Amino acid sequence: MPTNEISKIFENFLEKESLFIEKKVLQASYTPEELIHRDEEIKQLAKILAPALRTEKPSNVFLYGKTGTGKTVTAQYTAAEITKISKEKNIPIIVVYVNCKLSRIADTEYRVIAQLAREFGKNIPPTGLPTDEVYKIFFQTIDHEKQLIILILDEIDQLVKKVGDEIIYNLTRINTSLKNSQLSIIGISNDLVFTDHLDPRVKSSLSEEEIIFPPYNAIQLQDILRRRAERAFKKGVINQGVIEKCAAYAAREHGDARRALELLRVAGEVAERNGEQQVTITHIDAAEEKIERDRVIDIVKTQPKQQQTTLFAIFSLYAEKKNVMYTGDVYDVYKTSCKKVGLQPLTQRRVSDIIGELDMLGIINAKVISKGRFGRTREISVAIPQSIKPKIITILQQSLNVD
DNA sequence: GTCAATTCACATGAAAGAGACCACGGTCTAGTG
DNA sequence: CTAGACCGTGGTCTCTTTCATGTGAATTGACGA
Repeated sequence: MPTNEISKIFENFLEKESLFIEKKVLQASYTPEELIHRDEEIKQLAKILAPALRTEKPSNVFLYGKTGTGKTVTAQYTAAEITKISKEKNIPIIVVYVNCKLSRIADTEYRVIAQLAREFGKNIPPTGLPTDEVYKIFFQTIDHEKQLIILILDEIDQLVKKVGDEIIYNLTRINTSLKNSQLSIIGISNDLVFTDHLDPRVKSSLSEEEIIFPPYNAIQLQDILRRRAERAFKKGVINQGVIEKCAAYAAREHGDARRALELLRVAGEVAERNGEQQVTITHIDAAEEKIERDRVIDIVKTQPKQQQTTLFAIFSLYAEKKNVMYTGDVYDVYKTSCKKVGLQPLTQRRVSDIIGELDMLGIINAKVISKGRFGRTREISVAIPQSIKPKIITILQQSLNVD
């Protein structure tokens, strides 16, 4: 591409007026200074945490609710308020927030504890130390002076699913061995039945109090979107009905506010890229498709070779007009694909797990069914929209070097 | 026709191994005064 | 004499294999009406 053409693109971009004032308001990481439609939950949580201000240990709390129902924001918001007051009154309260899922920072017992210790300024190597050594360091650090620690464990269900409930058990029991400080836990989970799999002892000590976050309804979502859109977009950019449609889309998916905001942001970006002055309803449809496409492509690209090969096998079978297939079929094709790719085939046991993982990622649907006399297996079908399939297949072929 | 036993084709669990990474402490080596 | 290179040990982490056990309903076959 000639240079002047590129510079033309940039120039054009600069000439076009941005539709946004402050795009970050719509981003997932943004914490608004004022929360709406979560008053009740904030009040509850505040009541539970209030004893901390008298340096009494607050109960451990458990926050439940589906994704995008404001659990994290509520916890962070309330925690911020309490630290503000504690600072004013000089009460030693420390709030630590750990997300157990985000980018593998803290998804093992060792890493969580190490992460916690790091929050208190200790330098813990990423590996190499025995786990109990890290525990010890953490213990000593927090017990160093008299203080009250509120530990927010976000996506705690992910953590427990991966490494078991031992950490939680250890953390809830930590108070008995601490002399100076005390530790309270706020657990956040979007899995509603998560505690059922928990050790009863852990369960009772962790969820001394529970707050359930109901999904937002369409009206509430509209309020939230409007509030944010006012700050994010320039005046008059948002067309009539756009907010409503965004809210309706998200409400359909269990009232996920995060998704609603993302939809609105991407719709804005799409409009901007097309050089249009207004965000209209059609942009939302485009945004929805783009989000889905980006998500799937990103997942497929970042999968390891084995997973990709498995996926490739599934798509190959699908191309043979088999809309549903079973684990055995996939494994057979997978083995021949491995030969083509030059990969050591894994055992069926492992491939079975991989199929389960791909199902979790939402690329395929895999349902365990029993075919009676003919055994039990997974019924597998492809779960991505027709429009992206060719693209995915090319990505797989490129990545695996086959045709 | 009814009902329990059988049977299939995997699912699901648990344990353990391989190989990568890392910290720590001890030993060796080369450079310095 | 000392800083840095180099080892061995012991630890974690991820991915995988091996072995074992579980499972839901179509099928089978005995049984009785």
